[in-house]
This record gives sequence, C-alpha cells and structure tokens, in this order.
Amino acid sequence: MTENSQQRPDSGPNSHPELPTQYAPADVEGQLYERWVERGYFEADAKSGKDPYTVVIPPPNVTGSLHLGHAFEHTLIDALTRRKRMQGFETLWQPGMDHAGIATQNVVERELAKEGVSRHDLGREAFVERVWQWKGESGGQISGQMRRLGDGVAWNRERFTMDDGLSKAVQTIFKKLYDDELIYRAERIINWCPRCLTAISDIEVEYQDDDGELVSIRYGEGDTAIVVATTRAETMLGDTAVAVHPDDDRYRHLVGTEIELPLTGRRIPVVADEHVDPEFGTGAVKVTPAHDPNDFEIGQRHGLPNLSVMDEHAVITAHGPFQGLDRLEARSAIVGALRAEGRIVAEKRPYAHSVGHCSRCKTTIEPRLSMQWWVKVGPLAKEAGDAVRDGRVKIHPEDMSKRYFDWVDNLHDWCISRQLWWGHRIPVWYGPDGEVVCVGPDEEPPSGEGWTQDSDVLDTWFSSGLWPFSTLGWPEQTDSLAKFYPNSVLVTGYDILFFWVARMMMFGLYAMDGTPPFHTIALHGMVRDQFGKKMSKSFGNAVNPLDWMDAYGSDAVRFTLARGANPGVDVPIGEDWVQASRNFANKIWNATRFALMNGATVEGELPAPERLSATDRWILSRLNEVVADVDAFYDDYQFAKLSDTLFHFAWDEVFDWYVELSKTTFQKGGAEADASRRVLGEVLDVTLRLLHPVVPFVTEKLWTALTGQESVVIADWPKDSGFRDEAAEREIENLQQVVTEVRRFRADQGLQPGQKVPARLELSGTSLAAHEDAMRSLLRLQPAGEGFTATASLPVAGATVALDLSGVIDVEAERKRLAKDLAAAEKEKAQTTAKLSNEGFLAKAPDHVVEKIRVRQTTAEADIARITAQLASLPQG
RNA sequence: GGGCGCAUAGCUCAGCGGUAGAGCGCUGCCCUUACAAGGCAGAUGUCGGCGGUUCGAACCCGUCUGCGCCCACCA
Repeated sequence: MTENSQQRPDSGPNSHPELPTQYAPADVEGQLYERWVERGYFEADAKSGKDPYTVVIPPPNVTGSLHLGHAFEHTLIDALTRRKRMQGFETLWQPGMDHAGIATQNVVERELAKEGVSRHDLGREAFVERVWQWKGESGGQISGQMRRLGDGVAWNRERFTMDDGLSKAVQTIFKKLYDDELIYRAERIINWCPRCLTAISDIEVEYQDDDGELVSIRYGEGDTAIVVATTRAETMLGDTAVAVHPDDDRYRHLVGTEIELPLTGRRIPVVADEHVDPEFGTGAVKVTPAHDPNDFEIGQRHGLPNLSVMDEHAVITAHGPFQGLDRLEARSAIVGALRAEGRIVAEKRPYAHSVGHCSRCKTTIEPRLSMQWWVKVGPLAKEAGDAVRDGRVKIHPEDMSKRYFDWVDNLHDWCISRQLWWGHRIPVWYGPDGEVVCVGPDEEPPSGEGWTQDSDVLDTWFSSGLWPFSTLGWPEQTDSLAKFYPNSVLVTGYDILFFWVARMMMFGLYAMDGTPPFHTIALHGMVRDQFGKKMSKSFGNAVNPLDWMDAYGSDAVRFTLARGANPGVDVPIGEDWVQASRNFANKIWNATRFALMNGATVEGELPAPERLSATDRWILSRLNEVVADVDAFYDDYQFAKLSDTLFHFAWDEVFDWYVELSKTTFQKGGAEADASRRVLGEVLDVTLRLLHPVVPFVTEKLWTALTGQESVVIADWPKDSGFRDEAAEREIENLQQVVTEVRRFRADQGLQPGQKVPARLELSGTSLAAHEDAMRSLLRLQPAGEGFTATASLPVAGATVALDLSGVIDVEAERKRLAKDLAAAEKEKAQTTAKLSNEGFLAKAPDHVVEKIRVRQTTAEADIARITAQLASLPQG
C-alpha cells in the first residue's frame, strides 16, 4: 500500500455506519459466497416450469490447481448464467472434473518418483488407489478456487468422469458403438510414447522442427545400387523393401528384383508404389512397415512383412550388434557402421525436420505397430459436420467454424485404447479360445477359466465427450436429462475445439438420437501476459489467480478478464489492469456510499417524467440505452464490450456527472431533491444489477444495502423501459460542454481548482437556465457582486459565462490558445464547406452523412463566432 | 506443403466505408465533506509499405514486408 492510503477516520459527517471509505474485498467475498450456496441459489430444479438454461463446465483436469485461463473461462460462464438466472431461467451451471487419464497418471507417477517408487512397484490396484487419493486433494483445491472466484455452480450436482454414473455412461456408449460396428480392434501403426508407454491419438502429438541428420545410404551393389535417405537410420534394420515410383525410368529395371540390405545380410525386394514422389530426393524410399505409417500402407499394398525391431521402450530388439541399444544410440552406431562400409553417400546436418512429441511429456513419439481399439469416425464426423453446416449448432465467432470443418471433414479413425492404469477399463473380455465379448453396463462379464478383461483404459476424451449428457444422468432417462439437454451454450477455448468439442458433437448426436449437445459453441481465446506472450510455468510468467484475488479481490480479477474478452481472441492480462479494475470496484463502492448517505431510495414508484428535472430524465434515458446495449452484447457473447459499456457509463456518466450534479439538487432540497433521490436509487439499483454477473461480490454487498432485499443473485434482470429523452440528453451535453470549456479556461489560466471566481452567467434563451446553481457549484463561481468587471467572456452552446478575473488573467496565454482554436475551427469550416460543395458527395452520400457534415459546418461557424467574440472581449494589452 | 489470422498512441487492444478510440502509462494543478484505489485539465498516431476501387478508405480489392496460430504420412 502506498502512503496515500492513509485514510480519513471513518467517522464524522462523511462516514457511513456500515460501509468504510475503501472497499475491502476480503471482508465480504467469502461470506457472501457461502450464503449463496447455503440458500441454494445455484441449484437447478429439473421439475421447474421455467425455461431451462444449461451450461456445463469444461471439466478441469484433476492434475492440480486452476490457472488464469480457468478463471477467465469461469468468469464468462458465470456471467452468462448469472444473467440468465436473473432473467428467470431455470439455470444450471453444471460443475465437475475430468480424471484426465494420462495427464493425471503422469503427475502421480512424478510424485511417486520423488519417493523413489514406480507405479509397477505398487501394482495396478494400489497405484489407482493412490491416484484416487490425489484426486481427492486436487479436487478440493479446485473447488476452493471456484468458490473464491464466485462460480455459481450447482454443487449438489457435481460430477466426476470416473464416478459410477459416468462410468456407466462410458460403458453404455462403448457397447452401443461396438454393436454398431463403430468400434473395432486392429493392428496399425500408432503414435507410441516410449516414456508413458502408451499409444496416443493423433491430436495428442505435437509436431515441432527438430535438428536431425539426413543420411543417404546406398542399398545394393553395382547395377542394383539404390540410394535412399533417412533421418531415422535405426529403422533400416526393419526395412522389408525399397519403393520407387512405377513410372520412374531410373529404377524400372530393378522393380521386382531383390537387393542387399546393408548390415543385415538380408535381401529385400524393390517395389513400385504410387506414394513415392519421384521428384523428391533420389526417388527411392526405404520401407519399414512396422515403424512408419506410410511404409505400413505400402507394406499392406505389396504384402510385405512387418518387421518390428524395437520394443516399447524404443530399444532395439533386432538380433545383432545393435540389440539392446536405445534408438538414438542405435542411430549413431548404425550410421557409423554404414560409414565404415562406405555406404553413406551423403550427410546433411543439421537437417531441420518435423518431429512428433508426446503432448504430455514431450518425449519423441515412436511410430509403432500395435493392436489397439479404434472408433470409426467417418459416419459420426459426418453428422457432427452437418449439424454445424445446417445451422443447428452455431459456432461463435463464426470464422472458427472453418477450423472445425477442416478437422471434422478430414478425420482419421480415433485410437481410443491407452496402455495406462488410470481411466475407464475397456469393457471387453477375452476367452480362452480367442473369444471376444463386449460387456454392456447391466451385464455380467463372462466368468470361468481363462477369461480376462482387456487391460487397457480408454482415452480420457472418450468420457469427456459424453459430458453434456452423462452429467445429467444418461443413460438413465432422468428428469434432468429431459430438462437440461441439449445445453444452451458451450463456452470453451478454441484450443480444445478438436479434442473435446468435436468429440462431444459426435457422441451427443449419436447417443441422443441426432440432437446436438448444444445450440451454440462460444469459443474464447487464451489468456496471455501483459505483453501478449503465452503464459507458461517454464517462462515464469504464469500467474496463480489466487494471488491476484487475494491482493485485489475476485471482482477485480473477473472484471479485468471479462473486459479483455473479445470473441475467439487471446486476452492479455497484467497486474496493472487488475489494479484498475479494483479501482473501479472501489469507485462503485464509494458512489453507492454517497447515495446511501444522501438518502437515495428505491422505495415507491419512479416519478413520472413530467415531474423530473432534465438531469434526472437524461440519466434515466441513458440508463435505458445502456440496458439495451448490454443485453445485445450479452446475446452476442461480447463480454469486452458489455464490460466496457458498463465501466464508462457508471464512471463517466453516473459517477462523474450525475452524482456531481445531484449534489446541488440535494443541497437545495425540496420536491426536486426527493424525486432525484428516487432516481439516484433507481440508477444505482439498475446499474448494480447490470454489473452483478461480472462483479458479483461488490454488487451483492451494495445492492442489498441499497434495497434492503435478500440478494441481487435472485433479483430481476433490468429491462429497457423504453424511456428515452433526447432533448434532455442534448441539454446535459450542452451543460457538459459549457462546464468543460470553463474548466479548461480556468486550468489554462492557472487558477487553483478551489479558487472562487466572481461570474455572471447569461443563460436566458438556452435550456441551461435551470442549471445555473449546478454550474456555479461545479465551476466554483461566485455571484457577480458590486464592481464586477467581465475580463473574460466564454460563449459556449448558446450560453455565455462571464468571469471577473481582474488582475489574474493571463491575456497573452488566452489569446494564444484562442488563436489556436480559431485556426482549428476555420480549418474545419473549410473542410466541411469543400465537402458540401462536392457534387459527387452530395449525389452519393446517404442523407444522414450529409446532415452530419452540415452540423459540423454549423458548429465550426458557431465556434468561429464564439472564439472571435472571446478574442474581442479580452482586455487590450 | 496447405489453411487461417494479425500489423492502429509508449504498452495491450477496440473500431472495419463517412471528423482517429479505450485502459494502463505520461504532463500540469488539486487531499473541492462518496472515493487520492480520487478529481479536473492536457499531450500523444503520415491507422506496416506500395498500388487500385470510391465523392470519400484505418476500414473494400491486389501486392509486398514482418509476425502469430492451426492442419499435413515430404522419406
């Protein structure tokens, strides 16, 4: 805290009995949240007669704690659902967590490693027990963070992807897919992580350019010599052919013959295959069907044997001098041996090429031939694409749908089995005589001698793909499922569009008879640091949201995040900005204090417009415009815009102008003051309700103090009453113009803000006459007493403010400033005049634009007259 | 190799055909009885370069340059 935070005592005429001069989030947030939960505000009733509004949480992994990206996502979902709840929907914000198979298993394995224990030391059962233990701790931490953030989730419905109900859902859909022949088992080349010792799916592989070495090796001798190139020399031990293009004249004579494979004493055939690009390299490719996906396909086409030469740890198993070497050791050993034989004809190093890495542990992926379970995605993906194509599901922002189609329309089959211990066990049993039985959820697994269950578990996305309906009780036909499916909107990051969103679409359509899991997919961006850099632990710029919540309050963190949330775009966030949001919360706090101390009220009907001052009519008119704007932004998921709109309306218009103007009104008292107290109450009441979904805590505290009601959580969402008063809006704009102009003059003249100046206001013939007292108060103007001499005369907006600054005024400074303004006004007049004499413009520009230019011209002319008059009124010197 | 996106004030970003905007930062004055986590006033941009369309372009089209992201089985 700075020295400035030294406070005035919280007593005396400016104190409020309950609200101190500074908002202290820590004092209110925790207890408010617990009260909301206790009162059951966030629970959702499946039997309610209200229309449903459903959003599921993108289930956080139970791998640790939430980061700022979660805080961001939760802020958006919470704002959406809080508004809908206030609008009277039966609102469900479904909480839960994801077991996150491989990620969690890795975390727990790392924990064990610290104790010097491997999972194999524990054995499967004990290890899984250990992971459950971890889940308990980590899960508690996560829900604690969610409470701090203010997430209005239905805690009584919390689910976990591994709980009984969801496991049953997994088994049910597995069985259904199996019976429909959309799940099958096959031996293929898969992405193998030699560290995690499991297969992973295509999207779990991250490609990056690594430096390697491209060696060109001569196979065969003399006439039969063919040069092939590789970055993975060790795989040559498993080569079972060399392939060339069928039309390649260079090799035509060799197709069908056999050549010698160096180091092995084996002879391998030369085959012709369309896949080979004759333009690339030498136009000849070594074929290793067991260790490369392309080669595997070539092998299939030509009936080549699949020769595996590495085990699951990527250690060479092929007999000979290289047996037992790790793949990288083997690589250099083999290159060395080939070089010794004079087989290496070229080496290129470094050779940057794209290499796949395990997204969980960054280990280089080894393509490996393996028996795995697969989902046949073709028919499912077709449906998932069509649902978006025909508009049943909308992707927001829309240009993200291109990415979606690109993926859904070009999908390979999905490898769903994982050689892990943490996850849903594959419900398939193998019999002693090679029987394969898929067991449904209500069936007994086959028992007896020799029957064993498949030891693999399912990809974690298999269960999270069911999340929109499994959390509602599916496969049981529950009331909740009937009420809350499909979900209203899915709010999630564009980074898991493929991992999660596409899978939910496929499974939702499949399991729920063609009903897509949600109406809208609202994609948000990634949280970045204040310089737009990706946040990561290794880069040292990752922020624990709790730290900022402790320092500035949850509302401040939420408001900052919401204010940066442009659809689909990454959101940078810095501590300075959180401070600014904290300041905003404090500003709201103090404005409401002011209102309470001055008797603002929400009691009784709002007085009819005829009984209100222009100031009151102006702010009510603006208030309703803001209600309409905010609604439109919410419906379009424009969180940044709605937050910004509220920020500026509250601070600039309500706090800086309306509250300041109301001080004069309250001082004068009478019927106008009474009406104004009611209007101020109304404005704050509505503004706090509008702000509540984004900054729930401070608004709850203040709104209940203002209204005496139970909670803003269950208050009605404001409606645009339709009231507009453009005349009043123009009138206050004029007032603002005059006040600003005179303030500027005062500042330019170096007058102290508090210094009183004698002045005469000429307001007759303008709409500003009623505001004289307010203007005098805002501008520190005294009545023009005896001996008043107007040394400066400021005509603005039809009014004139004459000031007596005898002996104080700096005539030269003012003359200079006016000259500058005059030049600007004259330039403006010239520009607009030119435009208005442009025939093309007049002929083609729309009326409202022409009208706008006319107004600008008129304004410029008025400014010229005003400034000229001001110049003339300056004392000659 | 394909696809998408971005280049606007010192920083991070809105604006996407009719006078250049916000927050933070910056300058000056002020503890004016809601708030110094504040008030008032102010400065700051050939809207990446070059062409084109248009009465008019930060905004549309083409092109170049520099970034970023996604997808892909180039040995």
